[in-house]
Amino acid sequence: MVAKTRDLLVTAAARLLDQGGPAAVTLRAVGEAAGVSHNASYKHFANKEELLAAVASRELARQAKTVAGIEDKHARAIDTLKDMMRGYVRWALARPERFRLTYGRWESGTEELAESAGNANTQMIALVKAAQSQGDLAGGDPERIAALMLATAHGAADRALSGHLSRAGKGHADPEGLVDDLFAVLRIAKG
Amino acid sequence: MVAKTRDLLVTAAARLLDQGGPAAVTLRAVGEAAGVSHNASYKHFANKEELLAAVASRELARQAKTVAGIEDKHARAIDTLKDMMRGYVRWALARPERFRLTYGRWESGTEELAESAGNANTQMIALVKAAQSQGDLAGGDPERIAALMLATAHGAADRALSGHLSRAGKGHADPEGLVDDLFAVLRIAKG
DNA sequence: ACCTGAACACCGTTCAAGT
DNA sequence: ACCTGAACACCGTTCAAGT
Repeated sequence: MVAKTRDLLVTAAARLLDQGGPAAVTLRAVGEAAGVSHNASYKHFANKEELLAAVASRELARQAKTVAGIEDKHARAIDTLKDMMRGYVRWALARPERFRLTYGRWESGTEELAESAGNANTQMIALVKAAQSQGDLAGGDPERIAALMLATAHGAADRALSGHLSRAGKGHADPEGLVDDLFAVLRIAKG
Repeated sequence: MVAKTRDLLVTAAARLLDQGGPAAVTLRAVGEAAGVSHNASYKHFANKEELLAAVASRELARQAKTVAGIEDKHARAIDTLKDMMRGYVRWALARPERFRLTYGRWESGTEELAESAGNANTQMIALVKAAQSQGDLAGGDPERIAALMLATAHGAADRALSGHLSRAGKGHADPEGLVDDLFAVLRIAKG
């Protein structure tokens, strides 16, 4: 009896989201997929948005766990950073609906999301500082450099997902390649 | 009698979107705001999404007109590019709902959007080439450099709009500043 | 060619009731 | 404490009918 109803609801919502986009995530469909009635969600969440916030929170928690494994793989902080940003892009392209949900519109239930995002940001800044002291990155405000990396990775992924933008050459400006380009420039810029 | 029903509907939809987000844009509300019945939209658009596509198309057309004015202001292409990217960010922050609509989910009615985006992309690439030949930008695939600029501007704006990301220092990593940072690095990287 | 009122199936949410 | 069936207001879409 490990799977409680609350978890079943979150899992069902995530699955429906992946398969059919936000339009497919109705409380009735979620209830049916979880084997409960169409309004059982209200015993666990204040409303639909809070159920979706739980889906996003779980996703960010998994992301954090994945990232934790990356840090041990590399000797130099710059390589960890690059790997993290590539992972960010790969995640967005592999799970577009969860990516868009996570960074979408939130009216409430955001505390947990904000905390996860804050932790990730703190970690990024520490890595930038380390890369700077290891001589792989130019000086300058570590928070701004971290934000620049995240902005590029996020924007590259989001623009790639908006198919109507990049009809041109495909492999020509793929999102992971753009992350590589940014890092190449940042390395050169160090001296 | 210049204002036809079709234009009234698009205008009403844009206004409702700005004021109350996507949830406020119901065909009934649009009809009422335009002074027609709740289903008059179906005489001008196949469905709700095509009405929204018309809103997005109009927005991109206005963007293109704004950009056209920028090009004459600067002697050097690099300054035009920077101004364009700053304008992109400012537009996203000033009209977040239209920005998110434009780069959101589209199932159909995308041809016009794709064309506008394609034109903008072509123009960007030409400017990158010009900046390179003027000695303000390093060599390398102009399409990739243009895509890097757009990705950074887009990501900086989108992450700023997701309020739950940047609880930390505010002016510390503002989106326009990140665009400046990218251009600073790209200038340095040329040598 | 453009518009309307009525109707349909569907959705989020509430509520009284059950265990 | 958790769940259900019925009901409410609302939504996108369709349709027959009007000019």
